[in-house]
Amino acid sequence: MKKEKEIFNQFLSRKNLRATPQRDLVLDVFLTREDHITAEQLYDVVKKNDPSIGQATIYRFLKLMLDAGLAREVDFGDGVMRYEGSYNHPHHDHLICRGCGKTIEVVDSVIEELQRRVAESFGFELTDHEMYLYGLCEVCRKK
Amino acid sequence: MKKEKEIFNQFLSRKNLRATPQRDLVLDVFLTREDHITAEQLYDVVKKNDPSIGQATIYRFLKLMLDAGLAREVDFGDGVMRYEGSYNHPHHDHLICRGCGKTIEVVDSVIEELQRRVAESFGFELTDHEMYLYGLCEVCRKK
DNA sequence: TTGTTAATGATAATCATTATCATCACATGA
DNA sequence: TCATGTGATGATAATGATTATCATTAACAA
Ligand SMILES: [Mn+2]
Ligand SMILES: [Mn+2]
Ligand SMILES: [Zn+2]
Ligand SMILES: [Zn+2]
Repeated sequence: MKKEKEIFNQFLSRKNLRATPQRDLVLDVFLTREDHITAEQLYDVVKKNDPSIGQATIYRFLKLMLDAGLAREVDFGDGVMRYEGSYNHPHHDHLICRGCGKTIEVVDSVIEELQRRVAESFGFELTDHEMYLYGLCEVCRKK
Repeated sequence: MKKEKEIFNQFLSRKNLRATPQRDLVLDVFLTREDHITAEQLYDVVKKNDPSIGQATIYRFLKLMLDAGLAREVDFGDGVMRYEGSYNHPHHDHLICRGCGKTIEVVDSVIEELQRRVAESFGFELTDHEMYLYGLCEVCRKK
């Protein structure tokens, strides 16, 4: 919590950008959320604390967070981008239930290594990847 | 080529839909394309043969192809959906160059098996997955 | 305090995709 | 043949997320 704010403010000053109460507030709200949040959802929560905030500010904030390396985008394929904090939250992939939408964060070091090898076998140097596993959770399977 | 048309027309009659010259034409064009094509690109090519065709027909056609199991969607994350034929073209994943956009179709049976296991370890039954490997190809690396 | 310049919020614009709707075409049956 | 029901088409409007624009406000360094 404290560390992210520090990093964000360092990022701002390094880029000659300014600390503003709006950015402070949005960051606070973002940090309380642990899940994968959309800009709209973030906007709705922030508005409760400051009804005068514009949603453009939310979108701009999220871009900054990506740039600062404090957030990453998650695309579940439903046409809306989601965001998750990346500080103290290393790379992982997602397992999503087609029934109820529940998501689980997963990581498999063997898969990660094989991905690198597959890429190399085609002369590629792997920079990143996206992997989404879709299925039915235990609950949804009982129907 | 011949088989896909047969399957598509069977699909149409089974669903009480009609065979039309537009659908014939669009299917012909789609089948000549081997890559991952966008609706817009497909529309542009089809227009050369029939300038009177509407792009809504293209979108509607692609939906039918998905429904018929003759095509699948590919999402490279650039905001545009792409389509590839799925007849005689089994599941695979994609390796994409961040430099030039070149795509390579890859499949690794060990990864596929591990994906299933990861899902199972969380009580999920895996139905499908998406995996996109991003990197730099040999050519783009030399810069 | 002031001057420079970034930030904000309202709003318009984008862009891919969908929905709407009047018209057309095709199959079927009187 | 003709009427008719219904799916298909193409033009166009609508949608929805995201981005751009712009006049105004506010940080912050000198
Ligand atoms: Mn996550
Ligand atoms: Mn492919
Ligand atoms: Zn579920
Ligand atoms: Zn390349």
